[in-house]
Amino acid sequence: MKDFEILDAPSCESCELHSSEIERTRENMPPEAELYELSDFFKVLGDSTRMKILFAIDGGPLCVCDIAALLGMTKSAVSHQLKILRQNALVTYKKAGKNVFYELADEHVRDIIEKALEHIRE
Amino acid sequence: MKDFEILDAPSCESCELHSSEIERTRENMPPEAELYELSDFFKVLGDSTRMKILFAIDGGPLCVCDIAALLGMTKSAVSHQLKILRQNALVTYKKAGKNVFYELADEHVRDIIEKALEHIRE
DNA sequence: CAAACGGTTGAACAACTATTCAACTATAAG
DNA sequence: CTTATAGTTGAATAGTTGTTCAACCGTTTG
Repeated sequence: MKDFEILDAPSCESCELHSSEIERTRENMPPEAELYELSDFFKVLGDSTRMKILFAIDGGPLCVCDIAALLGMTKSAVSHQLKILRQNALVTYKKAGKNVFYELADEHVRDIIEKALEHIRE
Repeated sequence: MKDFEILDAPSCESCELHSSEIERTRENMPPEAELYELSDFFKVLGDSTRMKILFAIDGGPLCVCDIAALLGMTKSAVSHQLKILRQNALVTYKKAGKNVFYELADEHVRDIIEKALEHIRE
């Protein structure tokens, strides 16, 4: 993806920001790549099925079949979403015979969800 | 939206969860409506344009025109995203003559983004 | 008043995404 | 070995979403 670029009309005349100040403000922002990582991370949390899965396994590891039963969804649908959670390192899994048990990967994620819960409850 | 319902095949036999235990696990989860609020909140943060806007106005209020120039986007595209941020109470705005200045609405949001930044930087 | 500028809005289009379905792998049991 | 169960995967479909474009509103300036 291309970097930010100055438009032909850099800014409105009545506002305080002009080309040089825009440049300065831009430099105070996180690097482009990090902004994408950040929004991608939130995108994973921004789906109700995945959010339900995270809360379901919050009390302890569960196999795919039980998660599916808990959410009232097919194993396939759950497995697809578990894959996304896996790829983004939000869950880990252990195989046990025919079953695969998933659990939360990170205490960090619990914190973020908790803070967001406080926010929407305020 | 319908509540969770038990599937015909409630759970796998080899796993520890059965109908009654699934019920108990479900009761420990936040109410359905709150789960949707939560994922909707993260969905708003899960777009790179909106994330850029939030960081752009993190240093102080900016008008639409300057945000557009800063991000290298049209005013229209920025305005559409600002509307979503407004509707979800992540930004507030003040009119000043021809201009509309947007700023962060909530210290809470800054915290959540900060925590997520720590997470992805780990 | 008329023109210009800042901003918003709705429709249209393209890109993306979640669920379904069917096929498949692997482990366990008869 | 055969069958049944747990889980994964890829393709297809339907729903969602972000940007563009054009038209529009409100304020300011000539």
